[in-house]
Amino acid sequence: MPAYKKIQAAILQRIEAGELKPGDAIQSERELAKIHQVSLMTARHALGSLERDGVVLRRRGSGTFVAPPKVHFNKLMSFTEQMTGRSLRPASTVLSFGIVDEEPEVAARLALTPGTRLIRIERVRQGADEPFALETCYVSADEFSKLTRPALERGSLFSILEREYDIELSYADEEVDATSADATTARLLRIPPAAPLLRIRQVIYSTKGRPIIYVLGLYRSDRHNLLIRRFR
Amino acid sequence: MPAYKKIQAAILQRIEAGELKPGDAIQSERELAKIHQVSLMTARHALGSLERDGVVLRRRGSGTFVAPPKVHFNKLMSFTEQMTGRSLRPASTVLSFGIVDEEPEVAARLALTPGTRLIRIERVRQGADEPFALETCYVSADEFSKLTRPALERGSLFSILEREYDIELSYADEEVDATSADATTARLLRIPPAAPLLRIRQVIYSTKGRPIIYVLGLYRSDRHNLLIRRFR
DNA sequence: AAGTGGTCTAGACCACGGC
DNA sequence: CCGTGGTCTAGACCACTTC
Repeated sequence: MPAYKKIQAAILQRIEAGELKPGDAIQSERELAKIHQVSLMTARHALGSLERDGVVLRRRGSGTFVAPPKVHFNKLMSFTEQMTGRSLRPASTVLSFGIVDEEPEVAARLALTPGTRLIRIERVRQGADEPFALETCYVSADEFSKLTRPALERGSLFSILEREYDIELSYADEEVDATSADATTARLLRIPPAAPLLRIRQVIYSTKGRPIIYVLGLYRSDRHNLLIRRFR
Repeated sequence: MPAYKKIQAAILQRIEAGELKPGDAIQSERELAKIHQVSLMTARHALGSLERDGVVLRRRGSGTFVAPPKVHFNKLMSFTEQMTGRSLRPASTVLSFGIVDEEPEVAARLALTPGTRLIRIERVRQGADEPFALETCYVSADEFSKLTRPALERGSLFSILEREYDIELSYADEEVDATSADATTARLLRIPPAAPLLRIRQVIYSTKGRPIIYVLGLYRSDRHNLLIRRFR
């Protein structure tokens, strides 16, 4: 492990342990260099990328300080993670699980040739026993042949892909708009027909930048809202 | 201007001039150091922050390359900028312009004391002569006393704040959900009553991290969708 | 004045990619 | 193999903040 990463790890550990709280001063660059027996440039590099990750704030002439607690904006999280983060017990019901080969638009979004066989999964997502969303997701059937309905009912899709296929998911591009519930959706989500829904079409990419999952989600707008941070 | 910024500027200029296209190789770190008469570390610093800004991709053993064209994900843009980016002629109609002092929730979002006087502006936003959205925005009345209705009808709020008050807007936190149009909104946006709308509540911050503007926007979902990128 | 972060030098060795 | 980016050294001066 490079020296600068060791320095970062040491600082992160002190923050996680609660030894350093937001606003507290970190050791100066020169102190860090001395303590870790590295040159000033290396200590600076360590702080530089901690700063870019939002862990730390540097003020010239004054020092380096622990940044305010991270707000989880623009974070890609599985449904399970979202729910547990809000301390709601997550649950899912698989409505359907099957293979389709006539979804050229979805295939295109996954950068696959039009006729490719896809696994199509329809789920109702629940939190605290209330339905939150209706999600339809697609992955390549040939690539993820080990993905079965029982496996999905046990664990989350994210974790299956990460564990069984060694695919690290990295980011998602989302298209968000509003729509209103049709009769079936309304019944499944236990809302009045034509109630407003947040519609999110999501392409989830691996660390290599390859599209892996396509998700169409319909979210009850009385139970869900997006938090986004945009930059100028 | 620091040497590393000069190097960045030189590279950015070559990209903007079309001399370097996405995927093209940039000069190597050693070449840049020689050309600009700086040490290797300085050339590396220049490329390092260009990479973090997504301008450039570095591949060890291979070289540094112009990144694919920036997708405008998670970009804070004024309505005018959004429309011109889609080559639609932007227009706005100011429906109301006045001072309110009984909006404690809005004041709170702007980190002002509850009774603070606020300028409240209601506008219909149009693109290509079609109504797109209904926006209500709030700014501190005491701080932005030069903000008048005629000024707003001439230029955008963003540009007034940036030019007249030297405030650089930096980022926005948004809360997005779906709702349906009430009778007035439907009439103003020329959509059927109860049609689905995208509701965006936005707090826009200055570079100093101070909240400046609060905006409540109702967007026709048939004309507008959000593009978001989320990271794991 | 002392200490901090910001920039910079002129070298070095390593790990990786493509030929 | 050679060239690339990735890490690192042991110093230096500057601009800024704090006291």
